[in-house]
Amino acid sequence: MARQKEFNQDIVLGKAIECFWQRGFSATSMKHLEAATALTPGSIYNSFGSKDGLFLACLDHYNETVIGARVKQYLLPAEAQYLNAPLAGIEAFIETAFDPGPAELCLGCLMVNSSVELGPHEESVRLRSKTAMKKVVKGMQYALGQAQAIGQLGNDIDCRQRAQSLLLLFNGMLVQWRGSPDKKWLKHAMHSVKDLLH
Amino acid sequence: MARQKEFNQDIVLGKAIECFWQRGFSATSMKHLEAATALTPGSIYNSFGSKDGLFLACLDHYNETVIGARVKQYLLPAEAQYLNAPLAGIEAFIETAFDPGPAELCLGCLMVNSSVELGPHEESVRLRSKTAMKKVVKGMQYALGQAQAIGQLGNDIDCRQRAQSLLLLFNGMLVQWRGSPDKKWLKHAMHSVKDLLH
DNA sequence: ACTATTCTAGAATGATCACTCTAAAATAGC
DNA sequence: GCTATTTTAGAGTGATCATTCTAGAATAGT
Repeated sequence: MARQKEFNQDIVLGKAIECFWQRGFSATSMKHLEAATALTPGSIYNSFGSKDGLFLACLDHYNETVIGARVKQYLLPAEAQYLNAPLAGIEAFIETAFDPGPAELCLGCLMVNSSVELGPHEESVRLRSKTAMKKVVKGMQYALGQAQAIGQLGNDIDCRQRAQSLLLLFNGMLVQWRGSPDKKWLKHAMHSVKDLLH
Repeated sequence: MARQKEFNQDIVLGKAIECFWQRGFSATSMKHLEAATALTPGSIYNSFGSKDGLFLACLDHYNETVIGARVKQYLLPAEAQYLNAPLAGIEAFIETAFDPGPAELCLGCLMVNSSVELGPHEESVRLRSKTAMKKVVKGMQYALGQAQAIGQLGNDIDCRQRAQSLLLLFNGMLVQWRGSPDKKWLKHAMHSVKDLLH
């Protein structure tokens, strides 16, 4: 009915996610976001309403494109590579989270970082975090179930409980990584992960 | 040689810690800190140099009075209560971290929170976080060793490795808590902890 | 009591914050 | 091509940011 937007929303959200991911919500200014997205204030506020609105849109987009995609790739049956090796899929899901991002920064997980930064004060963030964590647990639970089905994991194990333990361990690793760029600890940590896959 | 300070530094640091603990570094303003400490800008800058300086002083104070004290209370041999039950000490060390703070806020651990918020950009924070984490691991390692000595833990277990796994799990729980005020998950999580104490 | 030094109170600083406003540019329906 | 509507560019908004400044109050050594 009128003029059309000049930018692609997904690309813009991707760029904004990079900003929030590196610096967190509070330390990211509108100037940063304008520079990263190459948008003017008017366009941002016209599309997202506020810095908060853009941030929540980022969390939703991250939840779909990063977390959702990774769960599908490594944990759910879509990927042929891990069809007969679901435990290897879980390992890969965790280990690949520790590839350094741009500028050699330890990004960790935007959802975890945001939950730590804003969780106690922002219901909206808590909600999205909970959704994301649930998705990961479900994925791991599924993979563990598959492992049981093909005899790679004992049938005495409670997959849901074990998946939750894995998530806690994984989140702990993400935290550890933000504070330790060197990955010497990662090898030991992956050993802890493997202990939970027997 | 001249006028003496009117405030007690430890009390002031305690109040400032509360601020940073609740809101994180970036979201805490000098106004917040002035109100909480009942100090004027001049006094704060005279004693701590900058907001950053005050923050680092808080991390050091927290490391001594909170983390150090808790390690000593629950993990090291000082406390008679856990002398013959080192594993119970580890459990208590972890479980008591999830008592809600003032205003029913999920505080978690200031060191973990700060590491997530600022770790990738602030060497000074990373350094202090690493020191604190090491202290906790050493404490847990000691308690695990004691458990082995009195036959409550198998001698085949690598205490250092196990302590690191416990720390990761613990950090994961602290993260989880910031995003979930309800503690239904805590019971399951403590179950995961106990799995690592056998 | 005097002096040198430090601390405190609180107003004032420029910078930056998230956000808004205005006018021009673009397009869909007529 | 005209009109109605939306998006864009970019200057401008008051508020708040961390920090500094200035003047006065307090105290230790002389």
